[in-house]
Amino acid sequence: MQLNRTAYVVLGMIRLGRRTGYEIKSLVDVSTRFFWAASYGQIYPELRRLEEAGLIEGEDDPESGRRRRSYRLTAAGERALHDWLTSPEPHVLELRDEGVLKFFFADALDPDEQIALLRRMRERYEGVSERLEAIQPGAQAARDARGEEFAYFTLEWGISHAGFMADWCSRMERRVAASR
Amino acid sequence: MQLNRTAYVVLGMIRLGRRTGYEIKSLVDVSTRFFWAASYGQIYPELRRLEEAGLIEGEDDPESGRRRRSYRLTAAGERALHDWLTSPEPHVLELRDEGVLKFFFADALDPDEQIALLRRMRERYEGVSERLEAIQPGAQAARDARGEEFAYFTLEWGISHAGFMADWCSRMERRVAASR
DNA sequence: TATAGCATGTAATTAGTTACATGATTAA
DNA sequence: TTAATCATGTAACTAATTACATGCTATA
Repeated sequence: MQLNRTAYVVLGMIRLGRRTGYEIKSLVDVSTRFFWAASYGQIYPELRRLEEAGLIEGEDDPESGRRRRSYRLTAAGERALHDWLTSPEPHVLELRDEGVLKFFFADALDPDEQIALLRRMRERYEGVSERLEAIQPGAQAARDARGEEFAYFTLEWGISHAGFMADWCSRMERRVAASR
Repeated sequence: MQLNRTAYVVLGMIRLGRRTGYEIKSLVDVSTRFFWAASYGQIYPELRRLEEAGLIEGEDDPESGRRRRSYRLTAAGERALHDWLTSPEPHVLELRDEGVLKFFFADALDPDEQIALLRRMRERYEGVSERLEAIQPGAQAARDARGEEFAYFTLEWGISHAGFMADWCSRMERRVAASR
């Protein structure tokens, strides 16, 4: 059975505990979104496909009257997730960074414009860093309460990665300014 | 006129000199590919659209008998490229890194599997680094000959970025191994 | 009572890849 | 002569986003 990557995001999120589509989307938006985004338009159809394939099992839990369907992993789903995590297949690795793309073509700009571009790139990454730092307390709590260590390590990675990019922009701003 | 990002890749490549679709694809594959990929299936239709929009102008140059059509920027094309490069619109910034995604869910793995995952991630980035270093001599020549300074800076960025990722994997491998 | 949030979903669109077809030229 | 490279292109498909529709519940 061929699964796309987003299917594994869904399986992974459900593995952490019974989840609704809405909850999966909320979790994605404060975690994997920074290295693997997913929208409602993918998640809900994916939940149906995964249930048909027997990898997850849904249950309607009214909870109060509001319509709500939450899912848990089946043994087959657990296996599929583990197989993917340990699979030796080369990892998908795609970066689409419009800032770097513009920078690549920045010979067409004059020095002031080049510096302005770098400043915008830097501010972009500083913004990412801030949003990640805002998430940190919650992630720390999840780590301590439910032992989600690697999710926390990944957040650390995100912060240092955004920091690396912002620093690189700073250094380049100074370099361009110096040679102006 | 709404242009997609790949249109700007095409415009930017043509700005560096008269180019065929084939040449654009070859250039993309050794440069922007690492932060903005593009396939034939995008490039050829895009060339036609850009010509219809009057941003580029194609000319058949038989050169020998082989069918061949090369393009140059029009004044409008030059302007469109410059407007995009200086536009204050927020940059598209998307990362899809299956290694980091797996790492995020790696609480489901045992320590040996976690370390194996990190090793695969590291080797992936080391491979990127090697490919970029192989490109360096050519990029250096282009910088010296045609003053493509920012293209060269971008290559430097790529190498240090891949280095950052590989180093992060190394550190994490040691950290996981230590706590095993 | 109104607004924010919970919750599910889809239709239309855009973006992008893959795989193929075609044929010429150049170098081994 | 054969394989690699130059060169153009498209059809089919997969992936993903955007924008919308629907309706409930809790809180200010």
